[in-house]
Amino acid sequence: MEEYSEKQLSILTVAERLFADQGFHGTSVRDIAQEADVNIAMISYYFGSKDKLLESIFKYRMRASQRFIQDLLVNDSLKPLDKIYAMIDRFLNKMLGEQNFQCIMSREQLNSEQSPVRDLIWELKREMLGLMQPIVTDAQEAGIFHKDVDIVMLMTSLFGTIHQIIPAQKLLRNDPEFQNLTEEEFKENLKQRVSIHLKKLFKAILTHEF
Amino acid sequence: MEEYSEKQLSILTVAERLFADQGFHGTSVRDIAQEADVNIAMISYYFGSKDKLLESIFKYRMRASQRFIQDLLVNDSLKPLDKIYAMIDRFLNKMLGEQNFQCIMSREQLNSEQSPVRDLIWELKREMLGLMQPIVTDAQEAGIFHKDVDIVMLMTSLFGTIHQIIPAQKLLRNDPEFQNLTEEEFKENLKQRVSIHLKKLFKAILTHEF
DNA sequence: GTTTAAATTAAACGTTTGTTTAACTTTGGC
DNA sequence: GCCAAAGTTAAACAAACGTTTAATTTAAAC
Repeated sequence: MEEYSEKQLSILTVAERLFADQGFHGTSVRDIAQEADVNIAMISYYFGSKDKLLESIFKYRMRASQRFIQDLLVNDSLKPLDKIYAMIDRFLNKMLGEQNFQCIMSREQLNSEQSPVRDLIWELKREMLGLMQPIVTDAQEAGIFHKDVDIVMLMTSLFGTIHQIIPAQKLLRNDPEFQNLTEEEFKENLKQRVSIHLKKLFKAILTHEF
Repeated sequence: MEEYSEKQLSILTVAERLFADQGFHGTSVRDIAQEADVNIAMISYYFGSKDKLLESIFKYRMRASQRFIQDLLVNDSLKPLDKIYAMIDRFLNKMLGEQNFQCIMSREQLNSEQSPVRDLIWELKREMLGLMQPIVTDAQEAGIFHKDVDIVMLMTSLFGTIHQIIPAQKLLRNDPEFQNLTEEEFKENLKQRVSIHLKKLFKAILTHEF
C-alpha cells in the first residue's frame, strides 16, 4: 500500500515495458537498470529481487483493477444490453490503456509451474466474470436475454479477442489502409472497430437479434 | 525437408513441451537434454543452436499446417454455413491437438523484436484468413451472408478464444463440475463446448439469425 | 580386418545471469 | 555541525547459461 517514489515508478514502468516486449526471462536486470537510468543494485534494494519486481508490477496494476471494478457499478437506469455495452467499452479502454501489462498477463497465464502471479490472473478473470454474470442472469429472468447463454465462453472470447488484437496492432499498422493515419487516429480507429465487433457478438448471443 | 531420426524427434518434442510450459528463455538446453535423455552437445550437433532448435520446431509444425490447409478444400456441395462449421471444427481440432505448439505461438507473437518466427506466425494467420475469406464473400454475393461482416475481427475472435481456452483448461479441470470425468472425457467435453460457442458466434454474425 | 565418417561423451570455454558487498554520498532532524 | 538513516555506487560473487572442444565409441563400406 506504500507509495512509490518517482525513481521506483520509473523502474516499474521500464520493467513492465521490457517484460512485455521480451518476456520476463528474456529481460535482464541490467537491461532494466540501464533503460531506467539507475544502478543495478537499486532494483534489489527497492524490490528485493527480479521476481519480486514482477510481483510488484502485478500488485500495482491489480490495485488499479480493483478500483476499476468497484467503479463499474453501472447506471441502473440503463437497459441490460446497454449495461453490457458500457462494460465492453470500459474493459476495452482499460486493457488497451495498459497494453504492456496485458502482454505480461498473456505470457504469464501460459506458465505451467505454479506462480503467485498466475493465480492472481485467474482471480482477476473470475472477478470480471462476476461483474458480467448478474447482469446477464437478471435480464434472463426478466425474459430480455436468451436462456441458454454460455457466459464463460462469451467472456473468453472477449478477453481472447482483445489479447489477440494487442500484438496484431503492430502488423495492422503497416497496412496501406492505415498508413496515412496518425498513431492516435489509428488507435482510436482500431478501438472503435473492436468495440463494434464485440458489441455485435454479445448482442447476437444474448438477444438473438441485431 | 529431411527426415528426423527418433532421437531428433525426441529432442523436438521435449523442447516444444518445455518451451510451451516455461517459455523459450525460461528453458535451458540442459533441461531439454536431460528430459530427452541425450547429451547436451547433441542439440548443437543436430540443430546448430537453441535458436535454430526453436526454428526447427516451427518449420516442423508449419509444414504440417501447410498440409492441413491444402486438405481444407471443403466439400463444394455443402451450404456456405456448413462449410464455415466444418472449418471451425477443423481449426479447433488442429489447435487443440498441438497445444504445446500453440502455447509457443501465443508467446512468440508477443515479441516486439523482429524474429524469424514472428513473421511465420502472421503469415500462417493470413493463410487461414485467406481460406475463410472467399467462402464468406461468395455467400455474401449470393445473398446468403450479411453484407457488413468484419471477417478479420471474426477470425481474431476465433483464434483468440481458442488461445484463451488452452491455458484455461488447467484451471477448469479443477472445477467440481468436471472432477468426475476422465481426462479424455473432459477434453472432448470442452471441445464440444467451444465448438458450439464458436459456431453460434459465426452464425449470428454471418446470417443474423439462429 | 581395416578404414572412414557419424554419433556420442565429459569436460571446459567464455559470457551473462541475479544478487550482494562494502565503501561512499546525500538527506533530514536535533 | 553532527549523526544516523537512507540512498547510491562500482566491484565482486557464485551460479547458470549456450556453445565448443577433443577424445572416444559406434556403424557402415570396402
